Order: sequence, then C-alpha cells, then structure tokens
Amino acid sequence: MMQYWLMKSEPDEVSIDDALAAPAQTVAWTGVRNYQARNFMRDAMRAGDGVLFYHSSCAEPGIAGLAEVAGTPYPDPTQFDSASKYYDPKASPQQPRWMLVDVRALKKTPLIPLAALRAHEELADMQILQRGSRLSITPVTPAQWRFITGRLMKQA
DNA sequence: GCCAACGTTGGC
DNA sequence: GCCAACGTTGGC
Repeated sequence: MMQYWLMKSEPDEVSIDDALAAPAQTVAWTGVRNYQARNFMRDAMRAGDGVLFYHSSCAEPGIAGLAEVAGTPYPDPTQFDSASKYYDPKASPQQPRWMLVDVRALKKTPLIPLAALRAHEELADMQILQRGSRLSITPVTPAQWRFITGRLMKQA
C-alpha cells in the first residue's frame, strides 16, 4: 500500500531545486542520524511512496515541492567516510548503522509556509506541527496528503 | 543568537 | 536501569 511522508531538508544543503537539478532528479537522503527517522527509511518506505519535500532551518520554512521514494534502502555511505560530518566511527560496512533511501524530486511547488499549515484545522494532527516535534522524517496520512496536494497547492 | 524540547551518553 | 549533563534541532 502506498504511503506518504514528509522529509525535511535544509535548503542550504539540498533544496528542491538542487534535487531537481540532480541526475535523474534523484538524491540520496544522507545524513539522517536519528533512529526513528532511519527506521522509517529502512523498514517502512517503499518505492513510489509520496514525499512532501520540506525546507527547514531557513528563512522560509515550509513545503517546497513533491517527490517520491525512488528505491530500496541501503547503507548511508557518509557513515563510513571519516572526512564527512556524518561520519560514525561505530559503523562499518559489515555492520552499517544508518540506512537511507533515494528520493526523486517530481516538482517544485509554490511554498506552503509552516504558518499556512498551522492555519488549517484539517492538518492539526500533522506530526511536524506538534509541540517540540523535531523528527526529520514523518508519516503523512492520506487525508493530510490530499488536503495539501489538492487544496493547498491548487490555491497557492 | 535565543531557547524550548527532545535524544543520547555515560557514570553510578 | 536511572537520570543528570550534554548536544542537537529548528522556529523565531
């Protein structure tokens, strides 16, 4: 069954434009170092799942585009790279700790700012809107997905 | 830069 | 296994 996700990226690192400009519009979702977010990629995501591409830690945080999960999980190569800021000395190719998926950008959309998401009662239960929520990958319900990709993106 | 909230670490 | 200390996230 198809599922839906919201994935945060810092646009200074990888923006929706960067992803669209990448080969096959696809980027490896490197750098996740949170077990819950990892588990979503490792255990729950399937190729073709819908992704809301969210810009975080920037001047205008919000949903910036649509994407999809592009393949099956594999070890995040940055965990083995001692020069990477994502290096994890406790990980090894034999015993990888961090898994990721590839994400294919589909299109840039008019930005839906965080404040706009908060303004709709229909989205009140979205995980990223909960107090103190910091998780960089969160599931989105079909109803939330329809509301955002339908109503919000069309009126924007 | 501030700071609330949360996750992780490590001593005991 | 507890929990204080520390580090990180991310909006503002």
